[in-house]
Amino acid sequence: MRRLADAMGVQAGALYRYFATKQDLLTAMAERMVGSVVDAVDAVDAAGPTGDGDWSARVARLARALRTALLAHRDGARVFAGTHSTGPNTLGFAESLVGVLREAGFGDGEAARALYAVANFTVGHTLEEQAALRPGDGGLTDAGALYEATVAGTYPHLAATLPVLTTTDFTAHFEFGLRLLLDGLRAVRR
Amino acid sequence: MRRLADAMGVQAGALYRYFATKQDLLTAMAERMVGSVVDAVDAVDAAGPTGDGDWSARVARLARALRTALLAHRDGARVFAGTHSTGPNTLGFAESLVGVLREAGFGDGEAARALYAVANFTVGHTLEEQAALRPGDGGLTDAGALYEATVAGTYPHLAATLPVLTTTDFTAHFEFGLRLLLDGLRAVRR
DNA sequence: ACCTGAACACCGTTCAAGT
DNA sequence: ACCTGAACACCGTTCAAGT
Repeated sequence: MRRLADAMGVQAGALYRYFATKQDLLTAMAERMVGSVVDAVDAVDAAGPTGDGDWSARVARLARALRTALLAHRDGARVFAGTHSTGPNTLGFAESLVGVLREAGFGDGEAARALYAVANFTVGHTLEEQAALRPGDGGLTDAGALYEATVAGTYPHLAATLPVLTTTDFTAHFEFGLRLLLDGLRAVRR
Repeated sequence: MRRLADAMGVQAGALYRYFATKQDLLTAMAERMVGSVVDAVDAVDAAGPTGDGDWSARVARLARALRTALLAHRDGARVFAGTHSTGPNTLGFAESLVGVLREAGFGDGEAARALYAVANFTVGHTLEEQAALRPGDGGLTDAGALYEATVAGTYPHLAATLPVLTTTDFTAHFEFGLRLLLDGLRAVRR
């Protein structure tokens, strides 16, 4: 709060004329972060000349746009996960994703739960991705620590998959998980 | 740190004889939290008299055990997501999940990425679940705020799915997402 | 070897007082 | 109406000094 106030040439206490708490400020930041998501996806949906109208392609675009929006800001995923905006951008994202699925023939329960599954996976993934990119903390993907623990302990399966586990290609990891969810939705659809 | 030290009848500074930073303490807590996961699942795997040896059932048990372990502690998901233990419990969980999939015929890349997908979804879901259960913060599932925003704005799809969106049956939400991932893995397997 | 006491440089938040 | 100045009750962390 003091740092933000400094950047605005003001005292920290002055911020409390606009936001009741730091949490409220963070919620407003989260709402702003996802502002680009729905608009960007709608534009592609409207302009798509090929088979881009497919429900699974639309859901994929929404998920990718959410990840991209979070990645565009330092600690974006952590801010988003730690707040719960009910503003038009956040609700608009939910409305779009649920809408795509309902119009594709999914039931209300399936559409609502698919929203949660896709959103929670996307946020969980991006949380991990941004943590791994932070200096001095690489998570499970910290090749050094994982490698040592792997050769020291007895983890044959981790040893065999080390190259993939320590890859920094987070886009590939994200796309794999997203594909699992979409293939799963296709199976649910009967 | 001061509160923990108080509970131990000691000064806060004394804790730094055992952990270099608060982060290290939290990492040790996360490692301890998941201690029960692998053992519990292994016991079921060994004792299962029916078709419980199925790879998808084993992965499901691992994911459920992780969620249960996180739910058993206040802010369990947040602590787990905010740290990156390379201790035997955390690596043992990864080893088990990757092992089940590799032995079921999945490739190294698929197994490693499936681990990330399942773990990130589980942590993302439980983060949301524990946030919703905290007082004064219900997230998207806060029926009141969501209801008002829904009738005020123009969100027909959210309005139609409100009953499901505001359900407090988080187990059902979790199971749905988990099923999507497992069905997706079945599809990947060719 | 382990802990105390005390400090350092911070936090989020409040509120009388100014203009 | 909006901001300052100053405080309150905290933080994580360090470190000489004790035993």
